[in-house]
Amino acid sequence: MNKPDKFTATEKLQHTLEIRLVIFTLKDNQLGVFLSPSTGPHPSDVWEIPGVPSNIEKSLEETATQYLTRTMGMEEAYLEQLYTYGDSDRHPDYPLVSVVYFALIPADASQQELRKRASLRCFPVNAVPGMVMDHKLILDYALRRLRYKLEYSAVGFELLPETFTLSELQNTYEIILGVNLDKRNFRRRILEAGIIESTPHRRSGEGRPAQLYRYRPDAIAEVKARRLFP
Amino acid sequence: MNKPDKFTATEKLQHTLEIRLVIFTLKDNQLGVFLSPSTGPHPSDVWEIPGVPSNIEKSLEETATQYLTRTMGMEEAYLEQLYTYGDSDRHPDYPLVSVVYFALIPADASQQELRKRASLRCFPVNAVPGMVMDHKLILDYALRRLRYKLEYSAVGFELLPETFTLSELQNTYEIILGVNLDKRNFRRRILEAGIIESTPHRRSGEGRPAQLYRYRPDAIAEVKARRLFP
DNA sequence: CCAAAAGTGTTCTATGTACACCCATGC
DNA sequence: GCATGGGTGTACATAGAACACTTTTGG
Repeated sequence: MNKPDKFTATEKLQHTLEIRLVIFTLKDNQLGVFLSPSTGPHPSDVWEIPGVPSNIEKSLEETATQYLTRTMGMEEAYLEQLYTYGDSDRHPDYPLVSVVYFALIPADASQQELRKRASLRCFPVNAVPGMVMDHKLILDYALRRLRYKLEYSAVGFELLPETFTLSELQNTYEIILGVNLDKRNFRRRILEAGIIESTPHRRSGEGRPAQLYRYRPDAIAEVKARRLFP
Repeated sequence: MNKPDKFTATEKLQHTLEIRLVIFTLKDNQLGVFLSPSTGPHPSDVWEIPGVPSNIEKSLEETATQYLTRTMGMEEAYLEQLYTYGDSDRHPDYPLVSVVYFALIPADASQQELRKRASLRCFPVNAVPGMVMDHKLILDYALRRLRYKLEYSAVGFELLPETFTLSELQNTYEIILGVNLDKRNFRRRILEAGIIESTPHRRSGEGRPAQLYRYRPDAIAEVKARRLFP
């Protein structure tokens, strides 16, 4: 992505336009983000938020979706536009506009071979390596938005497999928000919000088996203007 | 803005990039939005959200700010990025990416001559004329965001002159939100939020003179995650 | 029978909502 | 002195927060 010669082909008549994706997932009971090694002339351990040049044949969102499919094998992941970065001094060599999306990938769903081919690596969000340009700021902003979004809407289950236990869901919220939530209050509110429903199955393991839940496809995507957590 | 020949100069190697501004103001006790007549080959009474091509010398936000200064005479108006529209079928002739901002202009502040030069006209938001492409959808979204933002943060006074009475501020909220608010509750909450402070001046008119307030420049811009209204 | 995780209600506190009258000024 | 908008407090309802024990399974 940092190849000036490729991107300045238009002789600086216009901004260079690219799409970047902040891809979050759960990894080892932590919130993780996928990064790709920087291709520019940097000291070795510099990473960047993965992305692609804009494709004139496709809409911005199509390009983002297809990138997700190609690198994660996801057909239907949560995807939302984050912000468009267009400061003139972002890139040292040419004016660069980055339309940034953020995506949520279920915990078990990222397909190893695809990720490897795109040389993406998953880092815990509170232990990311050095990053190019303003990418650390972009990541920080994406995190804020994810946390904010989690409080007011109900995107938590987008990071979980199709069915999940309430404890797993609560864990997800706790990991992202970085706080402990009360079990009884959590259950009551998430159930009253009506966005998940129980399935006939249960999960066995250590301790008492847990009821499995799934997202209600008919539920409204955004719980309107009402804070869920904390 | 709808001159294909001008925008396809790069021979379709890239998307065409433009900045649009949804400029809100108060007019005749209604929420108004500035529109410009469509320059394209349309039947006469079609309008559009005003904008400019991206300028490679400037950041996106600089371009937006300068457009505001040029057309409204505003040095410091509220400006916020709304969304970046990049569907492939937006424009019939070429792929067009619009980075859209929304702006709030104080009631008395728009300078007639400048507006006229840019041929901008102010329409009440619930009586806008026909608009090109997806501009009506963009406007609707901007309105939703403005209302949402008003509930959780405190941008209301951006639509008022530097000093204002509490009744004027309440009026502004009622106009935008489209609901009536309780006077006592409104006053209590807006004052407890600590975003405005009284000035030594009062305004005379019909009835008892009213205390004038102003925005506290040192107040945090966003009242964090706490709903103010309704 | 013990360890480990699932599941379940009630009390208290804070926040939001509804509501009606007196005050200061200009004419 | 009266019309006009400015200004003020309290009681009630609702939502959120804090809190501990019983249940079901596997080993």
